[in-house]
Amino acid sequence: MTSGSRSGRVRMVDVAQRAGVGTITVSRALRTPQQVSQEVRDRVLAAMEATGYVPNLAAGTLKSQRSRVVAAIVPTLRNTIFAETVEGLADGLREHGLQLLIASSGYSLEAEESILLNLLGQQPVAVVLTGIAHAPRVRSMLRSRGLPVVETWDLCDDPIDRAVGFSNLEAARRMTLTLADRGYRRIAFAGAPPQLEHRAAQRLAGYRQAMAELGRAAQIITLDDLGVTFASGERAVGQLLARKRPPDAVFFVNDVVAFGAAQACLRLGVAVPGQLAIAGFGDFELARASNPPLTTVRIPGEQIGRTTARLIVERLDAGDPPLAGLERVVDLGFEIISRESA
Amino acid sequence: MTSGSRSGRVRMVDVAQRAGVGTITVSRALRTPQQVSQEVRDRVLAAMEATGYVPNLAAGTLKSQRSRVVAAIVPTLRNTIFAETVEGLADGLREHGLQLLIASSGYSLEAEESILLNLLGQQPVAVVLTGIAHAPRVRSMLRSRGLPVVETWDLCDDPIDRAVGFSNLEAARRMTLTLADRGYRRIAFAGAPPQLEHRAAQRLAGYRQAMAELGRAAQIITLDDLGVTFASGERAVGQLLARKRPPDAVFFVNDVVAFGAAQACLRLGVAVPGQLAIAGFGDFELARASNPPLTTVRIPGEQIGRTTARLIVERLDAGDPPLAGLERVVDLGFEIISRESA
DNA sequence: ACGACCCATGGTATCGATACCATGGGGATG
DNA sequence: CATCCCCATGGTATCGATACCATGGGTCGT
Repeated sequence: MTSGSRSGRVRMVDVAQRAGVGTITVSRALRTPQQVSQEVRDRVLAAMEATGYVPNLAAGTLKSQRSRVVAAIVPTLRNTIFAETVEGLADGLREHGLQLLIASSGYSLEAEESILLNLLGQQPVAVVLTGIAHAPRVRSMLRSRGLPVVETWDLCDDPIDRAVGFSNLEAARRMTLTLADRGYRRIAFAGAPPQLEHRAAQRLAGYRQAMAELGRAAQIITLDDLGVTFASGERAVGQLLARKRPPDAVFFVNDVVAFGAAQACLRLGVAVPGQLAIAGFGDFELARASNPPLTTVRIPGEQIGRTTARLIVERLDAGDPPLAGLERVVDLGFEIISRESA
Repeated sequence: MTSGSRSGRVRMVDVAQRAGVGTITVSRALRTPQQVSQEVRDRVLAAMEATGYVPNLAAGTLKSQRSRVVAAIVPTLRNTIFAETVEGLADGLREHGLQLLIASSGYSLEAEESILLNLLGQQPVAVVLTGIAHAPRVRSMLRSRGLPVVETWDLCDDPIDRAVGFSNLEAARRMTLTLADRGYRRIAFAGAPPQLEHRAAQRLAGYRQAMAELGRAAQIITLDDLGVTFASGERAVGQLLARKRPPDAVFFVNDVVAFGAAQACLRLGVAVPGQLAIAGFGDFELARASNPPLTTVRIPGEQIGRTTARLIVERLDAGDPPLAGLERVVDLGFEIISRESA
């Protein structure tokens, strides 16, 4: 059991001695197996097995200036949709031996910046951010490092490096127009205060733009928090119905709130969509389970993660191919899902 | 050429030169500020600021044999409840400058083992696992390393190191007894095939135990998947009602399935709890939003995360205090939440 | 059959922060 | 006023894997 190491920790030298080879050969057996003959490789693997060797990646990272870690910052994991993206990302990365170092910013840009500073210390090979709104120094810091960076969930003309997502604005615009097509006259939008989250603000902007195109007056309900709870949907319905001239359709900033609103309508005996049509955003599983099922916008949460992983892996494999402007942005699109609620 | 950045990367020496101090002082200004005089510390911080210095943690980890990373493995992040634990954990750790390296195993013990091997390479200061069922080598590998390990979500008499959670068995037992107290005669349990997940299996066992205590026959419905979808709840209701002598209460393995079942009842015109009482497990936000709201078991998801973080931090601060058997297990308990569905 | 080339493998310096030990100066104490 | 102690700070070796370069044996080409 106890071979070689006085400190109890097994090092590469210990494995090398046991296999009767040099340390570099052990290293190669792990990192570039095709450079090592079958026979020696087997012997090395057997020695690793026997000693219970676990490579010290800190040492490898230090020397090679290349870790096996990707850093990601999300606003929160509590929101299923980000969790899906993260899972997709983690899966895609793991297939290539990369690991995910994750942190959540709680929707705060300052937090994002300070977290990023900490994460960068781990020498990640790539950084994944959520959204395209960042503290001013984040952009310059990442650009000057020359790291692969992927901004997710939102598109913009000039990403830090690359962006994967869809247009929140366009999606909201299309949903609004779709509601208008269906004959709803007074279409309201319910969302959180727009300064709180860029993506939510984009949705509001899309709604506004559509209403302007239609030549109608926008009608906006501001939720009292980030709008990710059922309760705020319920309160929104209360506010709506108290108005002198209530809307005949409401487009909610996400499915969770929309679901809460639909449940409230059910309890209050408000006919959906008869008296009040409801549309959501996200196509969470909730949307299908709602009563009535929600008309909503399907967004490619997991695919954003997988695509991000693919971009990173390609980029690492290929060295650093410089890309022209538009190639740097991947638009995964969205889909309007029509169900009974609107 | 000796000064500044030939490679573009700022190192500790660069900061030290600029501040007119030795490298070790820069190191101390970061890690143990109380060892550095106010004046020098300010000068060092200013130099770090001016140069945009980001410490290379790989180097620090290598030399000090102590990283700032905690590795965690969860079955999935898609399940809100694990996501909450992870958030609680990440928050608690960040307050102490620790970061979370996360991976999901997809409920597979073999995957857990191989992922753990990769994670250990990053020299984490602690490891967090979900559950107490692990591949055989996981236990020995972690024990021999002498790392702080916290197993979450489940308790056992002899954890690898420490365990934080509650008794799934006891919680399910109590819920079953509660249903019996309320006068339900034929109480069924609906869950995934028990071999798929240990925690689910524990809940089933708790149900069985309660039924045995009551001298009643267990009635079990096996869901066709892991039971985390609305659809499987719907199917379960279908199966139940097709029985010759259907139960008057069903205890679902989690709130998501229970919610799906409640929605199905609503559509089918089955009175809840009149014709069929429904109980869930988890007290997700869904439970409150359900129609009718679900009677369920509240489990301390986020608190598990925060407590785990606290244990790890204490452990690291205190060196390695050896603990007696029972102290190693933290039971955070659970709570039966009575709502209208049962 | 001979030389060139390539593949497998090894020796050694090195990545950058920190532990260990040493040193000088200022304040406290008798 | 002198001695001792402690606090702030610096020099240097070191953590363990990998890059760079070197070497020897085998294969292929002509």
